Amino acid sequence: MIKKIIKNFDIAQIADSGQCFRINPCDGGYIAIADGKILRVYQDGETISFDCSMTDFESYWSNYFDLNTDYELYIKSIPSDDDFLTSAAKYGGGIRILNQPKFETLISFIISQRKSIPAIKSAVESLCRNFGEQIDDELYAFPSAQTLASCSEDELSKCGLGYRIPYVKKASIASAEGNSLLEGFEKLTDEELTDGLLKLHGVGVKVANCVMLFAYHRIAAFPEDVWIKRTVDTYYGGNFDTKIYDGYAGVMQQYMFYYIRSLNR
DNA sequence: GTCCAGGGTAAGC
DNA sequence: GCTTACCATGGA
Repeated sequence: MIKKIIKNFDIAQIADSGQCFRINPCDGGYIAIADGKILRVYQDGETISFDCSMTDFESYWSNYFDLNTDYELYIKSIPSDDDFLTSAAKYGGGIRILNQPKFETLISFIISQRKSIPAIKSAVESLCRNFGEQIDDELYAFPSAQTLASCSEDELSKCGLGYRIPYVKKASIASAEGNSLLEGFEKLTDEELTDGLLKLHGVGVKVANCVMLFAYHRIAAFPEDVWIKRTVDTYYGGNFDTKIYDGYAGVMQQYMFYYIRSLNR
């Protein structure tokens, strides 16, 4: 067990932040699955316990949770006259922008369109159970691009994907071929990366921005879903100026998303 | 049963 | 370029 004192980190908020779909409560803590690795996380105030080897922590999970970034700097940059974001950052100040597996994130957000977060989780979990490698009792890795690319649409239909089945299949084939996305795209500019994602069938501006933000860590990306649009309409007169947060508006987007959903419960 | 969900595509202007 | 109908399904 690795113990760290970490400010601006709340595993419960992260698990419920809508950017990831495979971090869930588990006997007093949380269990995260990513890239075939399993991590149990326990939190007591600012003391976080990571149940994994030091090698996995340093080579994977530390980056996954973006632990080398000081989120207080982001929060401090919020203008004091912005009441909404000030409250939002206070409420969800433990959120971090994760570095998630690229293929998994791409497929998950292709699935996300017109689905609620619980429904997305169900579909993603179904994909893992049906086609992912079993890595522990009742725990499955997210399937590889090659595996999903080889699935028939009939096989995929078991997973509650609905009309998104061909989207998932085509994106998997494109990813498996390696001539597009994934690995290698990290040296591209934000605009080049967005263009590449938008070429995929079933990927529009919103999904592309989510993948940019939550997998490629392009934190300037500002995904606008129904909740963000609602927030901007209600609290910013229909126009939110992302230039105030030049280069990291995506962080603010997460505070906004997490907070506005809490207000509607 | 009804409503809505971290939207996108294709067709029509 | 910009609207609009339609998309399949699960969870609340």
